[in-house]
Amino acid sequence: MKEQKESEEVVVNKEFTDECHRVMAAVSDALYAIGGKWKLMIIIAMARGNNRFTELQRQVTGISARVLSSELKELELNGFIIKKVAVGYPVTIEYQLLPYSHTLEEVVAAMTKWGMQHREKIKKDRS
Amino acid sequence: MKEQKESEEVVVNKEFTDECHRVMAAVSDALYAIGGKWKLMIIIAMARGNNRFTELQRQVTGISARVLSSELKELELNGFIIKKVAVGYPVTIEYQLLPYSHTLEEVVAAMTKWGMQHREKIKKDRS
DNA sequence: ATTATCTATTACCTAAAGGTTAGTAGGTAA
DNA sequence: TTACCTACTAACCTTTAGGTAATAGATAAT
Repeated sequence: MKEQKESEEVVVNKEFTDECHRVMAAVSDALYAIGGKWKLMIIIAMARGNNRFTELQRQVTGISARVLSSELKELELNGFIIKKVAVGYPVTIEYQLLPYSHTLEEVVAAMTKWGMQHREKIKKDRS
Repeated sequence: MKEQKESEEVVVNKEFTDECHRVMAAVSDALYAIGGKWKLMIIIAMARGNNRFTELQRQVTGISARVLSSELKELELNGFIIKKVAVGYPVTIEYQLLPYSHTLEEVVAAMTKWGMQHREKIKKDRS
C-alpha cells in the first residue's frame, strides 16, 4: 500500500536524496584516487622520509618491485609525488611528496585513528 | 659506501620505522574493513534513513542485488549493521545501523571533504 | 488471472589488482 | 671476477571484486 505524499515532503526527500548522492560521489572519488592496497602506504612511508625506491620497498612491507613501480607512476600522474633524477656518480633517483599529497593528512589521520580502535575492538571481541 | 651510524641514531630510526609501521597497519585495517566500492556507500545511505533492501538498491546507484546482499551480510558480520525481521503480514525486513557504524563518521567526513576538493582540482586541471 | 514487487540466492563470467619469477643495465665491494 | 646493489621491466599467473541473468516464494496490484 503506497501512501500519497504531500508535495512538500517530496521536496524534502529530494533534497535529502541529492545530498546523499553528493556525499556518495565524493567518497567514491576519494576511494578511486587513494583506494587499493598500497597508495596510502607509500604516501605514509614517504611522509616519514623514505624517498628511494629500495627504501620504500623495505618500509612498505610486502610490496613487490613491479607493484611499487606502477603505483609510483600512478601517484606521479595524479600529482601526489614527483620523481627527481640527480645526475652524478652514481645517478640517484628520489621520489618526493608534492604539496597536494598533504591535503590527505586529515583522511590519513582519521583512518589511522579508526583503524587502531577497530583493531582494539576486534581483539576484545575475540576474547 | 655504507656509513657507520651511532647507536643513538639507529634507535631514533627504529622508533620512526615502528611508528610508520603502526600507522600503515592501522590504515590497512581500516581499508580492509571499509574498503571496496560499496561498503561506505551503503552506510552513508543507511545513515540517511534507507533501511530496506530495495530502498538501498535504488539509493546506492549501480549496485546489483547480488552484491548488495553479500555486502549487507559482511556489514552485519562486522558489527556495523543489524538485520531486523518484523513478523506480520507481510514480513518486513529492515537493516539498521548499529552504534559502531557511527565511529566511522570522522572518516566519512574527511573523505567526503577531500573527495569534493579533489573533484574541483581535477576540473581545474582539465581547463 | 497475470503481472509486478520484495528480498533475496545461485551459477556463471569478466576484468582488474596484485603476486611470482626472472632478467636487465649499470655501478660497487671483496 | 665473482658477487651483490639499484631501479626498474616483462611475462606470466592467481585471486578477488564485482557484474549478469535466472530463479524463488511470498504478497499485492490491475
